Amino acid sequence: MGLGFGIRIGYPCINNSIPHTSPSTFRLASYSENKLVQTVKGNLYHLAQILKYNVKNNLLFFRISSDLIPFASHPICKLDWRALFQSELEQIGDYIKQHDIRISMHPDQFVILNSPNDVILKNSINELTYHCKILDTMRLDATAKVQIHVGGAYGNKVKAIDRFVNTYNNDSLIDDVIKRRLVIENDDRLFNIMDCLSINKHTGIPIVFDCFHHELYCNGEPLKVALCGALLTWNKDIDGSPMVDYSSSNNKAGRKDGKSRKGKHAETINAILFKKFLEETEGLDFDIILEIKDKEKSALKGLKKLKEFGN
DNA sequence: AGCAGTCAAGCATTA
DNA sequence: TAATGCTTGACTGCT
Repeated sequence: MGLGFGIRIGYPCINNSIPHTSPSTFRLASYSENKLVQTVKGNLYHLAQILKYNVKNNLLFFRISSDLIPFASHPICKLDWRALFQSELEQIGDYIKQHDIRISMHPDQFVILNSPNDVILKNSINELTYHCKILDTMRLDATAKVQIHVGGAYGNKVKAIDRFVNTYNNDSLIDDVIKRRLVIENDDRLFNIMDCLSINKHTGIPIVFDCFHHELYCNGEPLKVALCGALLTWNKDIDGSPMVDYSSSNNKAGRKDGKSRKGKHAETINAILFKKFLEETEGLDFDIILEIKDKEKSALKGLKKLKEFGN
């Protein structure tokens, strides 16, 4: 149970070391089925390339971009992409399983399960269904997660939390396809780790602990206390090892506007802070996504630190 | 080729 | 009232 054995390190969505592998998309105005098919083909090919790079470099956690299939949940998309790309998705899934790669996806800010607006809720559920179907078609087990934030506060956090819980617990709204993968993450200004834990109590939903958000917004709980709270919400046999997002602040000095860039992610990993984080959390098991702008470069540095620390 | 405006979607904050 | 930031980047049309 020494540190460094269980921990997998990864990064989100983009690899800048391999040319042209950013997931590509296009404008709704220029939508055509042919364009979609060509784009998805390219995206799947590049995803496979990135995963190979990751395995070669021992980066065994990856967040797959929501742009893998552009407009998949938009009404304009009539393409049966599951059928069309089943074999490519299965092959990628096989590779993921073969190398024990941890996978997550992170739909963007438009997915809001506690919205009082039925249309927004419906669109959100469609978007979640799309994400889960990708992972299902890859035949990944329930350790592949789809992570979202709690949503909006709408001026009343207690009611907003209640609405999340009620929606989540309503089986006619959220089915098991989504439930087996959905996890929530503490955000940087509305719903902190205590709020997430309270939602967990009423839903059982696992919590991704975001260290950086916790630093920006919490009730003063020490890092380790908050982190342990989140870790306990994961059922290891089903959900796998808990997921943690790590970043630090972008404190580039001497910006013209003189503003603090507090909410921004760092350009590159601060090795000293990351080492401190590893020291503080020694003995705990989880997988880490490094949400840092230079992506795989920082992930490699982080991995190096982790290995030094384990020795 | 390079530039600037713009991009499906929501919410909260700031100017 | 409008712009900005969020995982922010990259598509697009214009020069």
